[in-house]
Amino acid sequence: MDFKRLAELLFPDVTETPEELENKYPPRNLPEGAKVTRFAPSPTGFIHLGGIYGAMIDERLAHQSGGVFYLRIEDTDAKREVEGAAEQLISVLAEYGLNFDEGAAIGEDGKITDLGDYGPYKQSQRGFIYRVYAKKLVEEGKAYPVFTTEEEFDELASADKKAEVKSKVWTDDANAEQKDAQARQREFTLEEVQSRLLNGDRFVLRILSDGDGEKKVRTTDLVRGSLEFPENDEDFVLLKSDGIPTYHFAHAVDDHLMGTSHVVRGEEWLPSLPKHIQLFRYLGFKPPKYLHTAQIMKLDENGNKKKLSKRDLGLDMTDYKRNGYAPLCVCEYIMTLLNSSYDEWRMQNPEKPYTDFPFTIKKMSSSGCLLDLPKLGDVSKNVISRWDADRVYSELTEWAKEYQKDFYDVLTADPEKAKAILSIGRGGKKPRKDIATWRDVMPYCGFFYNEFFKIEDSYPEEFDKSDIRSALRMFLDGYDEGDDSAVWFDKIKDVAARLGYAADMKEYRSAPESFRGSVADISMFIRVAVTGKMNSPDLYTVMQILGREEVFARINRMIDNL
RNA sequence: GGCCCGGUGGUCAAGCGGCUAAGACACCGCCCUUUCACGGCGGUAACACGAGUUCGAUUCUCGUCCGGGUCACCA
Repeated sequence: MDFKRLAELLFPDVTETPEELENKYPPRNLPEGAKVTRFAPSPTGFIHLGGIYGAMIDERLAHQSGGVFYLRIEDTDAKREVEGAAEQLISVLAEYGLNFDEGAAIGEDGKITDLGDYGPYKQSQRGFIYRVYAKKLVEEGKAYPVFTTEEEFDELASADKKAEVKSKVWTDDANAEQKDAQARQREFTLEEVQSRLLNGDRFVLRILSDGDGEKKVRTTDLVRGSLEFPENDEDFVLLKSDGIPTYHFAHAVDDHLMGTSHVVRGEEWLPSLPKHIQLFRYLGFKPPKYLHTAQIMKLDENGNKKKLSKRDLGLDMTDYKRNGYAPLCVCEYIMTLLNSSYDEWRMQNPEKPYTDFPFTIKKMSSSGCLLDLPKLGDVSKNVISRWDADRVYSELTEWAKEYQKDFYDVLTADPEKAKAILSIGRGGKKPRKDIATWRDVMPYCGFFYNEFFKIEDSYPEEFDKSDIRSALRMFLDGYDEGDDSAVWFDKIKDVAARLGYAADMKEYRSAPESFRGSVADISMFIRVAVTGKMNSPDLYTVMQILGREEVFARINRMIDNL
């Protein structure tokens, strides 16, 4: 077979050479040890937790080593592409503080543009590059075309195809048949190619595999160590019949030309590693270092771990946004998954940004982990407890504006009041940790606003209504907004004593039967009247923020309704 | 079914031939406390199973079992 001629027949338009391309995209001039990583999503839907997880590894690896972190859009599947998904992807990544040094970016006009010298960064725009290498492989007898008629193509492209593949029954016969088909496809003449081309038939370009399925290849994965696979003996597709490359081919060409040093991807790619090893060898490229990360799973109804799927809450990042999780909280949670020593570091370095944490590949786990929402909540509470009221206010209102408009309105009507509320128990060595998500804020402190105030808890039945009424009246009689908290509480103790309730808790505990109750009960009477709840933040502060008038109004209303 | 990856408490996980098998989350109890939250102290709870190597295996090897992934002109 005259491969040179075959290549000319297949790619008559390709005049550029691999050498010219290599010159156009020279190796990066980076200091020793600097890592080049990329986040390479396909714009087929919304970004999910696993995507953020992977992108964070990429980002840390690159920026911790003084390297480059870039974004490449893998839009090689026109059928599955979702309009606007790429733009969405970029803006979500930005929300999560994942900043790219180069790659696809949103331009002035709101459309995707390229930033950097190794573009285009959208694979759909790199056709001319892939074809150069495709032609080279054909010339060297390492790839060959397989033609299909229009009808066959339509069938292959049909919606049923995927379902058919999924339900495929894997028998020895089926496997043998596949091998036969491959052997037949390898047999063709130049004349056949010529006439097919003339006929306008389409072809896919397949690799001519030299692999032996009986032999093994060894390779190393940075998180899994030494790995062994059977050699690839499958003539997998390089170029689809629309001329667009498959993931495998694009991966090899792009990551080589763009100088990627470390490829981070999910472990679902592990089985195709032999293909990639072979392809890099065919192309004469030095393969990158690989990190195949464990999947984030969830528990299904049978108690088995399952890969997070599209429908699950906790996958789509818009779920997190809607439920009021701050991006930084999610990032810190992911850090705890990435390196379990993160928790400890965080406790010792409460003020530092998480990017100061010395992240290492070595400490990454190779087994899949379960998404643990309570843990996410705990991490979030800690993160937010470290913020000042201004920051809490601005992030909270930004969220509420979109998802809790009625709350947003009252919050922003009086920012100073809102910040005073959010300041309660904030700062100091032992800050309150009530807020895990922005959705938690309204139930926690909505009672400050008449729009949301209602009596949620009723008084326990063991207390006489007349006691409650008396206590409330006596409290109001003595109430002076100018009192400091000590004086304020002394007055409550006084009310307690006058009603036969213990003013001193120790005294009460030693002889509860000799009192009608305690000052704690009196406080509760007032608390329920003022906040509508048995539990609330510090009552004195609550009253200071509410103001004398409102305190009187609420307590009087309670007295009337008892 | 073939191939591959994984398997330490409910969860995330330290461990890398000898330990009373860390820690964090969750849960429970106590303390602090006018409630809640915070904080402090304590507790329940784990090396999937079976062989082998070894003086000694959570750790190394093999097998079994279980879980996951993958076998497209999808990534």
